Amino acid sequence: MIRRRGEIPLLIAMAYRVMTDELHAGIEAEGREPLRPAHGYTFRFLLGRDDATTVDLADHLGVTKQAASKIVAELEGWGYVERRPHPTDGRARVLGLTAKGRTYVEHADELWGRAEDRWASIIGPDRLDRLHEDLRAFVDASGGRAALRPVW
Amino acid sequence: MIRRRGEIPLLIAMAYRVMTDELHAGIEAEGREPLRPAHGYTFRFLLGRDDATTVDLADHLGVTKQAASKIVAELEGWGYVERRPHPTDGRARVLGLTAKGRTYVEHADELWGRAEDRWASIIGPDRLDRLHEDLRAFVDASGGRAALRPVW
DNA sequence: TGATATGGTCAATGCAGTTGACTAATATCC
DNA sequence: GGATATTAGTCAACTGCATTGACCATATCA
Repeated sequence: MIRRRGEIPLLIAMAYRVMTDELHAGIEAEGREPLRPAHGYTFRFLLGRDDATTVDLADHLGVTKQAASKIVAELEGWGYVERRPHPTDGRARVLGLTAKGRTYVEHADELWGRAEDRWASIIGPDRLDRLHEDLRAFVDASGGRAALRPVW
Repeated sequence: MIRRRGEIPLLIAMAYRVMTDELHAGIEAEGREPLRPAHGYTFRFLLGRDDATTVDLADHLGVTKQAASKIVAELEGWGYVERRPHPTDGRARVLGLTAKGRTYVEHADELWGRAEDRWASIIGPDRLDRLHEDLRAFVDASGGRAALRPVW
C-alpha cells in the first residue's frame, strides 16, 4: 500500500472519530446524560488516584482551575463525582468517583470494546494486538505530560 | 502485552495528541498564523476538488454554512484561500487554495511526516507500514460520511 | 508572626459555534 | 412564461465552554 507522507495522523483522527461516534451512538441510545469527552477523561483520571483535588484535575486536563471546577460541579450534580473535605488541607476538597461514576466507566469501556471488536473482525485480533503495542510504544516514548493529556 | 478492554481508543487519542503537539510546536516556531484544525481539514478538502462552494465545505466539516463562511473569510484574509465566481450559478462562489495555501499543506505534511519518522524509529518502519494499513482498513470499512469528517 | 503561596470561588469576557431572518439567484411545476 | 419553492450566502443575536482577573481563606515558610 502506498503511503503519503503525513497521512497517518489524519487516519488516526478519522479512526478516533469513528470510534467516538460509535460510543456516542451507544450512549445516546440509552438516554444517559450528555457527557462530553472532558468528562470521560475526568473519570479516567479519578479512577487512578484517590487524593486528587480540582487543581490536580485542571493540571491533568490542561485547563484552568475555574474550568475544571465547573466540570466537577456538573458531574457532582449528576451524581458521578463526590467532593470530600481534604484530610489535612482545610482549603482543599478531595475528589472521588461515586459508584455511579465507576459503573459509567465500566460501561463506556464495554462500548469502546465493541468498537475494538469490530476493528478486530476487519484486520484480525493479532494485528489489533500489535497495533495496541505500537500505539503504547509511541505514547510511552513520547512521555511526559503531553501524552497524558488527551485531545478533545 | 496485556490489553484492557476499551484501551485502544484512549491510546489513539493520546497518539493523536502527541503528534498534534509536535505539529503545533513546529508551526509556532516558524511564527505562522494560528491555524486551527478546522483550517487544516479545509485545506485538505479543497486540495481534492476544484468546484467546492462554502456549502459543500460546511457539509464536509459537519458545521453550519455560517460557520464555514467565517472560516473561509478568515483563510481568504490570510491569503490561503480565494473565492471566484461560480461559472454557472450566480449565487455561488467557487473556493480554491492559493499557492500559499498549497505550500502550507505541503509544509504541514512534512511536519506530520517527522512525527511519523519518530514513530518509525521506535517501532520500526515495517510495523508503521502495517499500522497504516490497519488504520486505513478500519476507516474504509467504517465508510460513509462519518469517516470522512475528522475530529477536532 | 508576618509575607507569600495555594485551593477554590465569583464575575466578566472571548471565541467558535449555533439558530433565525433575510436577500438574491436558481430550479420546478403548472 | 410565470408563480412557487429551493438554495447560496450574509447579517445579527445568542449559547456553551473556555479564558482572564479579582478575591477570600487556609497553609507554608523565613
